[in-house]
Amino acid sequence: MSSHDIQQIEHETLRLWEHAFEPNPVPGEKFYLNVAYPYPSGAMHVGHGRTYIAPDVIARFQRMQGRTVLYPMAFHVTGAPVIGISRRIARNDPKAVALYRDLYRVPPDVLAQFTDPLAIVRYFSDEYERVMRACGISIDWRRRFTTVDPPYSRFIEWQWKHLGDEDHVIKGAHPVRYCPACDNPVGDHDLLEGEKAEILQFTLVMFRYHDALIPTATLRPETIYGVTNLWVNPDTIYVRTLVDGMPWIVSREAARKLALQDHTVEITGEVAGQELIDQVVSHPLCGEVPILPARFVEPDMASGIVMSVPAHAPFDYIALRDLQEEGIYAGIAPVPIISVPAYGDVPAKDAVERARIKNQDDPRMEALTQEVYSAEFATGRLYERYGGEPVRQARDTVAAMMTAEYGSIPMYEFDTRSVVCRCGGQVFVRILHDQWFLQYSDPAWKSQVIEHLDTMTLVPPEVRAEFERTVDWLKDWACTRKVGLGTRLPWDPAWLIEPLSDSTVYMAYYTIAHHLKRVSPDLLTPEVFDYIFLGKESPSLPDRETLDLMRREFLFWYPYDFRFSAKDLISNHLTFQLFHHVAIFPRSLLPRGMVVFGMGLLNGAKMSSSKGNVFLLEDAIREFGADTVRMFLVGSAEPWQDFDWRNELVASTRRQIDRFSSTIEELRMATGIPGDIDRWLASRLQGHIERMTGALDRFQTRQALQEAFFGIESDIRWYRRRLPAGSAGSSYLRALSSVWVRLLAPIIPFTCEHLWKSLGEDGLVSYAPWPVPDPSLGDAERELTEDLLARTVEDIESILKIIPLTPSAIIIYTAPAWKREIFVTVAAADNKGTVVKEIMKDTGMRRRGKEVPDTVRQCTTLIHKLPPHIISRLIQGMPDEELLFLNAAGFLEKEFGVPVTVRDAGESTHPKAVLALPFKPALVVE
RNA sequence: GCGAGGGUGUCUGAGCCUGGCCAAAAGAGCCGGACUUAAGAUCCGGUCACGAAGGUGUUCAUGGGUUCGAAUCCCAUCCCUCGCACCA
Repeated sequence: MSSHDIQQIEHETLRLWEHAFEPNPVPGEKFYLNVAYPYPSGAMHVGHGRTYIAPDVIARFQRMQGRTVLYPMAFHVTGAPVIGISRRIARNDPKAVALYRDLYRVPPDVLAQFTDPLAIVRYFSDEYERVMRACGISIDWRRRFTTVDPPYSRFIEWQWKHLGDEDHVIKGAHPVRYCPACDNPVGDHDLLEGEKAEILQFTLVMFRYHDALIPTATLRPETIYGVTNLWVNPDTIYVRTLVDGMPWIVSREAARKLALQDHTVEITGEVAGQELIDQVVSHPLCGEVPILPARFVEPDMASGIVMSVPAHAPFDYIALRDLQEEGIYAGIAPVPIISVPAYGDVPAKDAVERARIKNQDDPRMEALTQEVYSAEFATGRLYERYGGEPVRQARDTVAAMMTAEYGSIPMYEFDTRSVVCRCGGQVFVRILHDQWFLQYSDPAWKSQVIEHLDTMTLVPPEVRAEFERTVDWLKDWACTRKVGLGTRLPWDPAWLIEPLSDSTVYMAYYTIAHHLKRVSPDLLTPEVFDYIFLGKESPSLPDRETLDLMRREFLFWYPYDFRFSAKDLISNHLTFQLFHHVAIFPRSLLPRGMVVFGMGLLNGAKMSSSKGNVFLLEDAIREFGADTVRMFLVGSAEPWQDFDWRNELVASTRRQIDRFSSTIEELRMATGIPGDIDRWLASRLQGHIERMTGALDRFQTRQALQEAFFGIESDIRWYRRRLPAGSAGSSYLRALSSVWVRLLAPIIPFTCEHLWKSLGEDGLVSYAPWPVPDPSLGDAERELTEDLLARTVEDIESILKIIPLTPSAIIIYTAPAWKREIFVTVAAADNKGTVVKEIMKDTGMRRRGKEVPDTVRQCTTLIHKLPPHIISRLIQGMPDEELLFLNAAGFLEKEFGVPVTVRDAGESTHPKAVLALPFKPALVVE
């Protein structure tokens, strides 16, 4: 078929479908599936395509089975990304302009409007709808909305009122990555450098120095007992400050950081690191210790001053040793306080000496430090005189004690140096206040989710472990923001609800979205939604009739049956939505299942718009046709596997569809009288129907395609081979065509809609009844004998292939009756060891002597090689092989072009004839 | 580093749970043949090695182990993908 024909068919079909998939509640079964809605900030590529096409295949399959199917779509617009994009467009940022103008091909006049963030989402939402329609995705577009539409905001307010009323939202402080230049928290996407930086909580240990305090930052407060000295960098100028009114000495960088972490900081003077050297400081838990110089101390790390525990910190140990090798500070010795099984008394010394470290500049020091810390954390224990606790507990105990009694406070710092914002400025840790959190840490809430998760269908089943881990691992989630698009928090309108938190129960909103478009948003009070979703009465509800309509429609669709999403959302969105559902909806309305998708690759590399490695879905449709795109995307891998888009592979998919079309066109012309081989074809078809249906029930789109496309195709190939010369097949092929077109309709609906019409059928194939296997057409006996014939043909072919002579005749020797008896006995025997003895009890058998055990052995080998379903069938009764081959002699002669004779091996003296076994005749080629 | 999932022939990818149907489905690619003025499409055959009889040998990330028998079970190692939080 030419590209033009395909476009013509697609165009016509789309007109038929315009309003074909707009379901309303009707009696009977429903099926509600939905997909995580897209954030429309760019054009769709083929990776997005599969996310919506695979569910569409399921939607169409369910619809043909007679269910009322809802597949809705909306657009997620809340958050900050489009705001950033619009700014970059406004600034004429070359990268942004290139992406939108060249890759996404946004027309210049439209691009000019992109300085308005809403213009971006409007443009791409429309594009999404257009392209999704062009893919044949059977969405009910009446329900489309965006998450900044006023009715949706009313809905979110209702949702959050519940979350708030039920104490799932708490207020607190929260350390975040923060860019002072932008005056904003920064996420991973906003960073030039240090994406993986984690925020660590250090404990500041307050040492007294005359009338001032010197805070040292540590991750291991329990080592305070082993402190022998402090380290300062002699080349650094430290500052004297008033922190919350108290005089502190810290690095200049630290002063700046503390100011972002809830402290008032006033710099009052400077003090050179050199000046501090050899001064003495004190702490109640370790007494008086001196300050020593060390080059490894970084002023930009935490407070810029470090406490030294040479017995347990390799850095401290080696820095001290370096000094002592210069002959100074000889009086200071490591003070061990922790016992670690795999190390000596002084673990740091042990480790340094084992690794033969020369000095503190050795590059292996980082790794060594990690090693000692891990060992102590895992297996270390404080000495009895320091409490005797395991390190992992002592750490918290000591920190709490120092906080309560010795003025310690936390200080936050990154675990990696150099965290840089996209604006180029350095990023710091800042404590945000009055931040609202969803309390996912709540054990009661978690256990409700786990309990419900147990009842859900998860596809593929392997993801269950990951969901369970995620629920277990989730901590409180900062759910409000200052910037971006979104709905304001009802009880604290200074905050916006964060984008992952306003998209958790919108699947319920879809069920009434089209009705809400006719209602004034002002009427949508929490009471109204309480009535619609929870059936809760309250006085003075407006327009009761409309509310009842919506209540009925919601109850018709909910709970949803399946939610589809890529696997990267397991650890946030997919799990969040379970938390929110269990918090708000009664048990009977909780989600039933989820299907998790793999990722998309393009020519083996990850698809990424920013790297330009994308193939736009619309281009793919134009170049190959929508059905080809669909069939490739759902047929090259199962939905949960990653798939790789390669144009040359897609091109061959296109040929397969063409082949299917022309085969159907040929088949429907056949008018012959159905014969024996038609019974075989019909029987096989029932199996394909059953297996394809099963595959789609399990969301195995690839498996389904293999079964229905290639499975049926190869049957037809064999069928045609078996037809007498000149025959084009029987009128049964017409019935087969009807089944075949319907089976493939969910996957390649455009082609099938067209073929359905050319078969003369009425109505849309999209609503045609799904084929059901007809047991009366099943003929296992016929399939078995055909299988034997095909195996025999293969055997003959492989013989012909290796012998260099031109055959003049083929003789088939079928196994004699007594061998069939043995075969059945062996196949049915539970104990293969005693089977020979059993058989030899028969006097007739005994007379055959050595032939019998030989045959038993051959049969055993053969039985192992045959599929179990064949064996169990053969036990019930061996086919009449002689009759089979006699009937097929004409076919075999046509195939091989030589006379074929069939004989009973028992009546022949040919040396090969003794090889004959049941289901494996001896063959002689002359 | 931690958590989850994976590594199969030229490629995509079945099989692995429940060990003998496995030289390992199916598709793609490639090679050869038929058809055609030719190309494409289509059809037929081949595609680990060896073989003048339907077989034999070696293979399923690597190295061990269990078993009469391992792609499948156990242990170790290496490699890949996703997630690790305020971001859609």
